[in-house]
Amino acid sequence: MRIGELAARSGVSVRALRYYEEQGLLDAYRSGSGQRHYPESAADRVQLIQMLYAAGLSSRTIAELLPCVEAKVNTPESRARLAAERSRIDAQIAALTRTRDRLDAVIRLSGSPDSGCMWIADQDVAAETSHSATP
Amino acid sequence: MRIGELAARSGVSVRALRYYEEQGLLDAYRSGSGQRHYPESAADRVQLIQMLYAAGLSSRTIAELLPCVEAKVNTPESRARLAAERSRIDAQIAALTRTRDRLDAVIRLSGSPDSGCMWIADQDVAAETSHSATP
DNA sequence: CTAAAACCTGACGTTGACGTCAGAGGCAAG
DNA sequence: CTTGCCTCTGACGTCAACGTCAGGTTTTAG
Repeated sequence: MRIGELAARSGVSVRALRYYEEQGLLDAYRSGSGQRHYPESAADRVQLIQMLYAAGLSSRTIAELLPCVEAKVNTPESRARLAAERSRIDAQIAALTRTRDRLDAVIRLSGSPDSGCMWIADQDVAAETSHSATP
Repeated sequence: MRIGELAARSGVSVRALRYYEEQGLLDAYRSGSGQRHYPESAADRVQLIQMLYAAGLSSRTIAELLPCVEAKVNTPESRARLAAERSRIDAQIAALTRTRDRLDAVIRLSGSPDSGCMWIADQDVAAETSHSATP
């Protein structure tokens, strides 16, 4: 398929796809006239790239992790890299969970009569939140 | 306390604090000579701002939520706003959890003998991940 | 009192992931 | 063949959250 269709299928812009190629995240076969052609699998690849972007990884980091797909690089370094990014994401989830719980506490007090919507200290959050999990 | 000490305590730069003030996120008493002075509570405030930044909120959004602190704005709009951001964060946590699980699957296969480190399809991830929670 | 350290405003620089525009070429339909 | 849409490269624009520098005032240590 050509770039427009891939863009439509994967929900990203044509410009973004060219940018991904420029960053070494996505390669395309070129027809004689220079037009890009992608296999079906490219859509999945783009989804994965989007996931990693959404997880806060830079294109450089993604480029360092993705070779794991094409080549059979399974070195100690690549595994360490994967583990490092995994734990980064884990920490990010934990931080987001704390933030969400804090917002929850505010929302709960916002519903109560006179509170006037005050921000809550951490111990209050801990006391009020026994339902959503922070492992 | 003055801006340098607040920066040291809260772990952000002096420039960032001035930027927060510029964005209406943080106010300071000015001494006659124009220097900023902050109460102790400012450190907590800065921590909160950092939390919300880390959760992907823009300074404009934070500025719209923070008045909830000072004034007693507890309108339906403010509560809707809080709820909206809360669910945004929730969705973000869910997406990050999926990404983490996918990385986990890759890491697990990366440890097995010949696999050559392949990326995994979603059903494989679902099949392999019965331990980490995705509520 | 003086020098160093901290603070002020104002303004320009940086970075990443694209958006957008210009100008030129390619491709299927009528 | 030509019309209309798609694609190409190349280059400049954008936006947010600061970094950094300049040039001047204030506070503090000795």
